[in-house]
Amino acid sequence: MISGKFAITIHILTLLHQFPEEYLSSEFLASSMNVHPVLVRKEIANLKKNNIVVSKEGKNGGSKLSVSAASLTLDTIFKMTFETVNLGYAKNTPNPKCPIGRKMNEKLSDLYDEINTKISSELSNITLEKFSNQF
Amino acid sequence: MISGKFAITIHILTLLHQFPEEYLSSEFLASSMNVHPVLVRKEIANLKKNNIVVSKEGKNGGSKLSVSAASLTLDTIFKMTFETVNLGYAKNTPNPKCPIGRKMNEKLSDLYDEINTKISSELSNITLEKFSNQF
DNA sequence: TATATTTGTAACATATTTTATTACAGTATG
DNA sequence: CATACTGTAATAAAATATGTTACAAATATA
Repeated sequence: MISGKFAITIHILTLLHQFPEEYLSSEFLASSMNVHPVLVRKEIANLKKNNIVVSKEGKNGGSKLSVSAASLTLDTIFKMTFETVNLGYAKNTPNPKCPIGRKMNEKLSDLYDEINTKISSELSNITLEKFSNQF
Repeated sequence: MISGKFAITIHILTLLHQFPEEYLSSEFLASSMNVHPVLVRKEIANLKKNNIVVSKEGKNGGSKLSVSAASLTLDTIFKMTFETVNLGYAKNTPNPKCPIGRKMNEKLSDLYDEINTKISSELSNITLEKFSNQF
């Protein structure tokens, strides 16, 4: 099971980019992706923490992009919504008495680090503008 | 939550490579990674289906590599243990009435396809032998 | 200023997925 | 023939993700 944070965040940003002049409500955004508005607000909280959107409370409130879509790359979103991508660990606690088990997580981590670097470099070539303009 | 299939399978293969002449039991393998032997047997079933290991039932039975560790790359394991790696979908059913929502999963899929290709090409440079010789 | 609407957030409930456990038939070894 | 394995299904438990409810605080606008 992979949390939909990345997808939800990309979806939010795409919508915000498509309606650049308006403050879009979490309910409107949620209805496009068919998830609960509270989930949307949680991801928006994360986007705000990273200074990517601004929100306005109260009536006619909502959220709006606060950076240019041409300068925001998907790599940033990737790093915001994943600790790291990994392909899993057998367990956090392999047997320390086994010389292989003892070092397995470390070696898997090294491997996953390489993969993350690749993904990041791939995503750093895709701006929100470019992604959004596919629609 | 990411299933540990990849990690468990790599762990199994590393142990099999370290003890190339022996049939290793699922209990021995499981004790190195501290998971349940039945989980190990399930991954071994997958490895057998892909003709990477052979097993012997009965007393003193267990599993053994049936391919050379130098010719097996981690890419093969990746493809065996993941449908695809993806960064998640907001939901399988975004709102079809929304022109953005309607096409989102398709565009995310395209993106994830690119990422998978990168990961595969990265992993195809790492043989089991190379990985295992780190220990 | 009162009302309606929206964010922000916490607390809890439900659903889904992963992992563990139990059970037992089948098979090879000695 | 007893023992020690695999193979596999069925079920239980644990972990995680998602949904829901609730409500305080903020703000537009009637």
